[in-house]
Amino acid sequence: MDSRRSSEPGVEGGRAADHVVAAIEAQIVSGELENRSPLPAERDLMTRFGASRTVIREAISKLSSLGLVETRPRFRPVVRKPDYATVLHACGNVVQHLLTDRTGIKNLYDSRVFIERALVREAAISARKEDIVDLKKALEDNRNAIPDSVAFYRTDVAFHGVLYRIPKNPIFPAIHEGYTSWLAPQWDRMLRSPERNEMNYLAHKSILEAILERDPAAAEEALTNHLKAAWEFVRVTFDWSEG
Amino acid sequence: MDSRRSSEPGVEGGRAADHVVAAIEAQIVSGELENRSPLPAERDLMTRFGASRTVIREAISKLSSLGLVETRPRFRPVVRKPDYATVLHACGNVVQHLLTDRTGIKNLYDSRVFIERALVREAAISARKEDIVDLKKALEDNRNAIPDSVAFYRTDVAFHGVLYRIPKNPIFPAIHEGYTSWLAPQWDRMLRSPERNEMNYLAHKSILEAILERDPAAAEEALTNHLKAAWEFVRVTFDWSEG
DNA sequence: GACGCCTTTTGGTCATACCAAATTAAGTTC
DNA sequence: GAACTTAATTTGGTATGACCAAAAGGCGTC
Repeated sequence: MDSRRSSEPGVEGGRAADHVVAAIEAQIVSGELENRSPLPAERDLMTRFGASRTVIREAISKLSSLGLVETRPRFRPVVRKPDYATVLHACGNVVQHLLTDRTGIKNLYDSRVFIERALVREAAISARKEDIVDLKKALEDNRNAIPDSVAFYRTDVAFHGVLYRIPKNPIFPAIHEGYTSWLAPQWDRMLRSPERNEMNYLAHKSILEAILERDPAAAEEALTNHLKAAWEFVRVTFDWSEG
Repeated sequence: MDSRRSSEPGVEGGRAADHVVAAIEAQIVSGELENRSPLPAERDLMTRFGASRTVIREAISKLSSLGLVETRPRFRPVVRKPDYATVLHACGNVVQHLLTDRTGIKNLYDSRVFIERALVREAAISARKEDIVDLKKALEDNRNAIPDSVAFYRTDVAFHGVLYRIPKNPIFPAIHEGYTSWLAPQWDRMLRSPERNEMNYLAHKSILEAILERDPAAAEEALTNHLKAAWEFVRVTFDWSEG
């Protein structure tokens, strides 16, 4: 194998690092490089692939942005088999640039409302016994945390999280993770109070009740009102004109 | 400015490239570096930031993975103000690793069904005159393309695309873009025929009819049947047992 | 103004070197 | 022998300088 760009015309555009990336990628998916284990040393990899350190480092950088390895400043990169959380995490860095203005935030929030409306419909139609148990449990935690705003926020997120788990599709919890982490910076600046907590608790309660009654339309409406009110609160807090 | 890692303890973890990334990032969002214009030459940036080429290149690599610049093998990086498409594109690289088995594909497809069910409901409830016009136009294109499978595929995607545009939220078209590009590899291996095209056309037609009648439930059902049938076709083609 | 040719610039890669932090080995203490 | 300290070594982060081939720019020709 020649380490330089291949002389074959047409094929191979001119990125030696890609070869290394592909090779390591393959070793990761094949399990040859175990999950959570450290990558070989850079100087090791150079001899293995017959490439310069420049190329090896670039490859590692790419693997990192692909979410296949986790790199900390002065530590060995750690193999990370990608999951849905990885995807959302990768998105997060880019998403941040779209949330600089209220429009971006509103769009993201609206999409969340859209998804959750569908989720509660789904819940009302096809929630299983275990799902109902989880929802009741989450609502109970919610109620108990009303006096403690920090704890309440956690249980609030958890309650919505249950909704995302009902379809038994790992993509949805990941989306929920995305929403909460991306919108967290905004939420952190909000005022919180036991009064508001109770209001949100009651909203959750009415959502659950509609689900228990197997009434999709009522559940959707309750959810919509809940999130509309939450947005209104955000809007007023930040003194945004409209939207 | 010292180009080496700062001696201040605590702050600054040890990444010179990050400083450069942040600076260029700021110049991009501020518009100082215009969209679609090329980045300064690497040797230029070295003098500007007092950093070595190693660092500059690493910074550019990071900017690329952040979607703020587009890099082609031997060309100057081009400034790219991030939009929703950028986000999905960034996700794409990671997503691919999750589609290696049928489970991953099924999860993604199911999430698409979930979203589109909600979209057609939305369409049935609140589609505007222009949306209706677009849908009719898309369906018409669809019909005309029945004999030509390649063209039909394009119009098929376009028809669904109209649904994603109805909420007037730029996030949804981006999601659609994601679905089509990520699932394209699977779709490309499917057999196509005027018969199947016509079947899909009729499915689209019944969806639109339900929307025209402002019947969310019927629209959702038509969409569900359409996508269920499509999946069934995929399943049989690849000879997958169940799911 | 369009096309072909030549020079310069510039991105991709390699080699080497240095430092400081991380890891490991060795030695010491309890 | 386990736990802790310390010295030796490995290893990631960065800098420099060099080379090549492909792009970009300049230039004269038609």
